[in-house]
Amino acid sequence: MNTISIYNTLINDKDVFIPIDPNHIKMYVCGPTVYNYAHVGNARPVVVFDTLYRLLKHDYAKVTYARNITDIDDKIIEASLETGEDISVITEKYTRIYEEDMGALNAELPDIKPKATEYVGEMIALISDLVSKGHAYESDGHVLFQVSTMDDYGELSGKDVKDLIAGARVNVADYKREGADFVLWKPSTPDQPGWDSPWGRGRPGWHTECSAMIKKELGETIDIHGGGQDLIFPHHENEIAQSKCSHDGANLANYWMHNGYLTVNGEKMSKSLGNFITVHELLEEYPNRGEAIRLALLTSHYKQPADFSREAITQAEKQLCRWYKIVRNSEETKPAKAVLEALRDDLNTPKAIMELNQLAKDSKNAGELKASAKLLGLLFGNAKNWDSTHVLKAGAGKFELTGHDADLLVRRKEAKVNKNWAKADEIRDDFDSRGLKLVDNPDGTTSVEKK
RNA sequence: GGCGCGGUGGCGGAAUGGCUACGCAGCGGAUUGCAAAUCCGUGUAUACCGGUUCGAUUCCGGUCCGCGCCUCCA
Repeated sequence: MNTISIYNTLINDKDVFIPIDPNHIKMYVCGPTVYNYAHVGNARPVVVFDTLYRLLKHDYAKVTYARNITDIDDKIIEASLETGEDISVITEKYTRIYEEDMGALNAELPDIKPKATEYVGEMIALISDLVSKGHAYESDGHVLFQVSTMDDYGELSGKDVKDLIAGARVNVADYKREGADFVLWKPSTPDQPGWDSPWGRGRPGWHTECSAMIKKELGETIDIHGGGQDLIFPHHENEIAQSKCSHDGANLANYWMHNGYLTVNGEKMSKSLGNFITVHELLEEYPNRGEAIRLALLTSHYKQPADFSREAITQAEKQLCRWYKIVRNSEETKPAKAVLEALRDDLNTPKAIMELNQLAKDSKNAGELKASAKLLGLLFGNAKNWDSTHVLKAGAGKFELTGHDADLLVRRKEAKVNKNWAKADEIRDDFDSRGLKLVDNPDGTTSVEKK
């Protein structure tokens, strides 16, 4: 059996992946809160875990991949108040856009896409259970998880509960017993969305949804739980607390994987810093180039921070053009062993890409190259869209050719037919001096591109 | 303050106790009237200072620098 190794945040080390049931792998990745567009940083885990999903499906008979949609959240309520649109209109719109944009990056849809609002009953049941077991308490219409009731709270993030309680923020809400306690349920005002509960009408206060949905759809303990590094604390720590305390200590997930940040000039890309670009915008800037964006995201190892740059996308685009040219008329065969081994080693995509380049050195490997690239979610599109001439055009601005220029092109063509090279070059130079580049295409036509 | 991550050639980015990928750019050559594309060739890189070692970029300690979490954020 081919083993996969995974860096597990739980033990801060790389570990051999041992599935609970080799016949059925279960993984869960934290999905979006749907109130606006996702940025490229949000796309990194999507692409990373999509690649893992493809590898797992290659290695195991059955894989169930779940990714939640958070469609109830204070940010959504705020967005609704701002735009005047109904909450469901907002969440449906951005769910659709999210799936389209991620689809453009060749990310497959997960098998299960649970929506928080469809699991409120399960969340209430979970919270009730935690209250009855003494891990949560009601206070002033809220239900809070009492962190000090859990011995190993902080096991994922390496934090010490005592520090968290002692180092309490300046403003500890007065309904909290201890500073580190977190809200499981909170009351809603009549104009806020809410559900009836044993504690009155309210809504989920924390992302109780992940724990509730995992239990219902996948079971108490799953194999892999993934997400961005910023979710380690408090989000995933709290998920673990909720689930473990409700399940008599059973692990929520055996392997926790976290991808590093996408940065901009070395700083984390984030909504609060405002230094982000949405996938939607990027796809408008690079039409039909989602695959290049995907490859750019995979050129660095998922745990490392990666700086966003358009240069990386352009470079990826060139790479894909070259590969597509080789693969164009080939049927995929089997993935190369070297590529599989790279991916099985904690998803070492940069090494896998290096191996793809090795395959690309000989056109005999075309079938293998195609099959191998498919594991990374690459090279199964239409090769016609990746003619190298398109690369030049992609970077060029749109403009209208004047009648004079069109006339010049006709005269250059005549000069070429007459083998009057001096005249042909003179016209080329004329265009060149105005920042325009002439490219003679193999079919005899000439393209004009802005430099 | 607590906890954590990282500094590899012009750029991106792997790997490794001795022989250090791969891509982009650059340079040289081939080829096509020219140009583009394509093909071949081409690299003076492991932040700094100590230690361990026959040998360290790799292991250990320290310094400097950058970043992150501790508050909603992939």
